[in-house]
Amino acid sequence: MGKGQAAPEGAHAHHHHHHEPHEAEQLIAHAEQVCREKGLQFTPLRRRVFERLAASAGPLGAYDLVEQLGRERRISPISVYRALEFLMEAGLIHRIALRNTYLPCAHEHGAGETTVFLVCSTCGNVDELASSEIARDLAGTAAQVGFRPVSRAVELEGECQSCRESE
Amino acid sequence: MGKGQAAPEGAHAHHHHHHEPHEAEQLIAHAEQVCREKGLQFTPLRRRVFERLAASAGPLGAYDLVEQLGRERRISPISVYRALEFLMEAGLIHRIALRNTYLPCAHEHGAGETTVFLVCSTCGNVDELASSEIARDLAGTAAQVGFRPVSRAVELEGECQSCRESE
DNA sequence: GTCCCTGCTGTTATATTGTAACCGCAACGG
DNA sequence: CCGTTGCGGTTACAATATAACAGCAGGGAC
Repeated sequence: MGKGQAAPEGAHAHHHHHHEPHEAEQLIAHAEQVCREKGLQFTPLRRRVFERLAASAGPLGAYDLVEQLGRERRISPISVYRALEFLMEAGLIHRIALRNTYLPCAHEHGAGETTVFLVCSTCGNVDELASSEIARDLAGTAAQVGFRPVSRAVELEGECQSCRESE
Repeated sequence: MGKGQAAPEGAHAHHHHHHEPHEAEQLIAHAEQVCREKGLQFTPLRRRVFERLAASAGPLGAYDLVEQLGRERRISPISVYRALEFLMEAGLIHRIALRNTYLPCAHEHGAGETTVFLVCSTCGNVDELASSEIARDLAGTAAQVGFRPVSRAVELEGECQSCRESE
């Protein structure tokens, strides 16, 4: 199918387009460091998956990665999914549940913050913001009924500013 | 696969288990009324899909519905998906993005409220709460970057009270 | 060294979830 | 009668995700 950015290059105003080579390198360096610190193995496969995500202008589906990595040598879906699972557990990438896509994590995630994803229906870009108010309110909401949250998916679908401006 | 409630019957404490016949009837009556008011067609197929969701103790996957409705006469997935789409647009059911499942809407949805879904990893039940604080915070978060939200998915995964109490 | 265990990845096959395209039919208004 | 519209049936298929098993490299116990 190809979910990788239908977005036209050119009209970018935001910090969260991880496609310039420099940003990608930073992300990768950061991932390396995180793995070193946590004693996790940033293997070649995992690195290649992460690199592709870091280099992409937007979130990618698992099969986008299968295709992109398969240019050189065939890689099976399951391998990609295993790498994605590892990267998610390491806190290096996120999954967008609304789209079944993945993207590199753009923030350090403070304990008291909830990440909010803004998914543009037009250009496909995803913006990632952190909010402690929402974290607090969600915790309160869960507490009302004795629910103990383990993970969160807070995703808004709509139209981003640049798409709105160019109607 | 069968996502319909692995939960043991018996240990229920909450208002959001739509399985007692009475609650199911209420939901259906409400759905009928909504459709009448909005001039939408609550056809037999749509009704049967909705009835199954209303009668279920927890959210159901599309193929659960295919199977359940197919007992009498074979129904194709696409038909079920069409009915689900209709019901979602009518605001009668919700989709849980984390699980690819569907459940009847348990609230009237005020304009200034965001619905929060609490998905129990253990029993599979989903609790649905509304929060105006979260609605406000999400609107503020989106406004920060000029994003215009159209739809929202706010889902917490974790352990519900009754599962936690029975470890 | 040899043995075993663990973690990572490959291979094959399959399950699960979701759509496309096309058709017939009933209802409704002209 | 006739066209249009909305609904749902049928067939086929696309897209997403996982199961089960095998090999292999590295490290520690002995």
